[in-house]
Amino acid sequence: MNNQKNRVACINCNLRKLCLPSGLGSQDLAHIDEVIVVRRRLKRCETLFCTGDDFAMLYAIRRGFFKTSTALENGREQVTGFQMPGEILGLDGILDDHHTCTAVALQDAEVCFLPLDRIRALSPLVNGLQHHFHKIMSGEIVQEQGVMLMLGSMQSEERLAAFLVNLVGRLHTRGFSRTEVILQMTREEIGSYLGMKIETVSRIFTRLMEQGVVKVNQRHIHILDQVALIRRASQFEGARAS
Amino acid sequence: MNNQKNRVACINCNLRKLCLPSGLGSQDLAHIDEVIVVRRRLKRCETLFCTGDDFAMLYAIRRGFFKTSTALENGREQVTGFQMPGEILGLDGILDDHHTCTAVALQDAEVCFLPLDRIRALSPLVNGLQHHFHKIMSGEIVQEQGVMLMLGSMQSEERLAAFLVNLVGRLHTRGFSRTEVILQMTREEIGSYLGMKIETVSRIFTRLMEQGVVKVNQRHIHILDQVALIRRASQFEGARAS
DNA sequence: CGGAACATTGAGAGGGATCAATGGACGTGG
DNA sequence: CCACGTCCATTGATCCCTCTCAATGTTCCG
Repeated sequence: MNNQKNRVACINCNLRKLCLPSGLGSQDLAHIDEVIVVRRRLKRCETLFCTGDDFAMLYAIRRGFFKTSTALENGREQVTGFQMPGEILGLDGILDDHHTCTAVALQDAEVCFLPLDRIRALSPLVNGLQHHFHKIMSGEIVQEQGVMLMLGSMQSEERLAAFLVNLVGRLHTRGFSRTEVILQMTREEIGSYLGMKIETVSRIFTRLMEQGVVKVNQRHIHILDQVALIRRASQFEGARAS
Repeated sequence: MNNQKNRVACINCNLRKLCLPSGLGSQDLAHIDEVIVVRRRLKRCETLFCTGDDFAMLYAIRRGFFKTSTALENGREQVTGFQMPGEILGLDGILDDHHTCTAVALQDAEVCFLPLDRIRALSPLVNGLQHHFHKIMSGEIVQEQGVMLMLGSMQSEERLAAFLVNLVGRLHTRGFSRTEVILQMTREEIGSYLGMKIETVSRIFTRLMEQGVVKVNQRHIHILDQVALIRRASQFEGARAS
């Protein structure tokens, strides 16, 4: 059934430690390939799925950044997350077989299609697959709780700092620098995600730069003082010190 | 193994349509009972599990309200959710076998213990169990996305209205009034959940009362104008939990 | 070159936070 | 049954963080 041309087997994929096969033995790794039916390339700005779409399957990101967003009635959109290679998209659609958010590629991307029924069918056969799939969903829940925390109890500077810390952390797991990031999203998307306006995002980047914490050049962020950034991200200790 | 004294079989539980057994046939309903190892009663303010606790199992609420909260470094706490009978607690612990939040009973309560490995073991045997379990986790993700939306893009009045709409909606599903609520949480807990201060919560209750939308008497809320309330919460249609 | 998309910066306004005081509700003990 | 303390909620006055409105700057590209 492995019928795709441009296929790279999970076992040869450099993301296997982060993605669905995480934690599987090499024997099971061979089986897990059967979960993937197709791999698809997307151009920048292309939509993977849309709010309201029938839920067909899950998607593992193999290359490229994504954003998910939900549309508000008045036309505005709120970004609910940024996803990177190795992460799974579409978990929201399981609830009632319709997607509740829209996933858009922020750069040219490539995703593996993972029909949920195949994951289910393979679960009894592949040791640890079910467990790991549950972990992926649980991780999504925990991650979102972190965002709720951020939105509910932090000020703008802390949110942006926390956002950067989270971003470089995830990138570092994928072998990238801990101090250099090239943002794949606009200021507006960052603001939407963090619950603040684009002007505020911009001002806080400027402020962090003035304080020598980061160096900002358009989308290119250089973290000069990692400790200071983390301190700003972990709640206001002396924020209002009189 | 159904060894508890004060057991009510799932098949006789009035919450079965909302809880884990949702959607199962009567034949499978008998089996699902094997998932439950214990049922435990908790007093008001008692803790079910704590941030950092080893993840042991999931918990289905049979009676009573709960709140979940995460502690911030500086000692404050942020409420991440309010749970009612039929809902499942503990899904956050699956990720790395430790709970990331604390669950506390807001009133005298009763929970069914659901070891995850039993759910897994039963999954291949009980038709639809695995699917429904996935739906429960997906529902948690969708619910939290709704909260993110609320925190990120709504003002205080909208948030409180959305909170009330969500609450009465879930209560209505459980057979309660659509217009009368007795809040089980303090203004402070509401504020923590909605990302606002207790004074603001209070002021907005007053404002909604002045506008004739609700009648507020301590914890007792009477919704006078449901349409007006929903209109104030309009950006928050979704997130109607199970 | 000129337009579009994106980002920065400034001035002013407003929503919610903070600080502070008062008002109930409830339980305990005299 | 009342006095009293505690917990919780309400209300007012003031401050400040972030939004809004507006103008300018920068990059990219046809």
